[in-house]
Amino acid sequence: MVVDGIADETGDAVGRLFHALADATRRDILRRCVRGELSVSRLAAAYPMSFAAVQKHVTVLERAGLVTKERRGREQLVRTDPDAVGRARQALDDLESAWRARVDRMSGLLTEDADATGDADAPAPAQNTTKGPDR
Amino acid sequence: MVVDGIADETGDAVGRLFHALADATRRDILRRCVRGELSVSRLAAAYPMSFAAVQKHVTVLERAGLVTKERRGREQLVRTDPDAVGRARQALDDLESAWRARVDRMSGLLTEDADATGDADAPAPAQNTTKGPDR
DNA sequence: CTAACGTACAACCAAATGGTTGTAGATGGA
DNA sequence: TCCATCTACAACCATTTGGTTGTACGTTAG
Repeated sequence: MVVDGIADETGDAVGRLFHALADATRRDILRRCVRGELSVSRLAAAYPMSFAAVQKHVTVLERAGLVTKERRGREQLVRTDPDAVGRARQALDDLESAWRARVDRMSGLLTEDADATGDADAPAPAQNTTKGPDR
Repeated sequence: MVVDGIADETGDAVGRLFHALADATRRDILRRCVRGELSVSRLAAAYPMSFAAVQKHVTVLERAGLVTKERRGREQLVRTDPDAVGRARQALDDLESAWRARVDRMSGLLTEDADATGDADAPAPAQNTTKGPDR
């Protein structure tokens, strides 16, 4: 088993990424910090919740690799990591490319191996060729 | 416009989307279904958990708009909605474009006022309305 | 008709989340 | 120096989440 991601949640970076993005407050923090680095207390002042709560949100974002913290004096500046967005997009690309591969098989009129019974299949989705029916 | 989720607080489609994608089992279900529609019981047989648990995962995916269910006899076929991946990508694009906008401002040497009422899905904009970062 | 299958849903439980308060350690300014 | 600020973290609480079992209902095969 252990198809691809399942099983080990400890190292599930993709899971942490999407989990962090699933909260509206955290997405807003990202947008604020993308406009310029802000201290945690500065951020906290912008939300109707305690400093500690915002601090936890920042920690979640940090563990997901979406932001980095940098000390400046007694403040801690938070700033988003632009590459992180790219990492999230990559995870989506994996899903989409799988879909595209299926469409290719269909349009190619190839045999449709709809096994999918047990796990352990994953016949190496060979490079999808051409034809990006990209919505 | 329609920067992000805005409007429906409870609805928060983007939140549901990312939340659904944050679970490894659900991402795996997506990958399986993207290769061809499967009945729920067929899916359930592939995971070391109960049928009901898988059924719940499918419900989460469905409410996030990532899959659709279609009846065929006594079975319920699950199939991924390719457009959903595009919707998730769009949400990421919003974040990235914000970052890009900032870079543009920097390179353009424009004044850096953090007005931008485009706060979108922030939860109850506290008291801090508009600029004037008091305190 | 009857039995087996596939689904739906309710009730329940343990663990994780999102929030609170409180306490304590550094740092900078008067 | 003393004090205000900013941060970190622990303890606690309410709600959600992910999982279980059990029951009920429609559909198809014998």
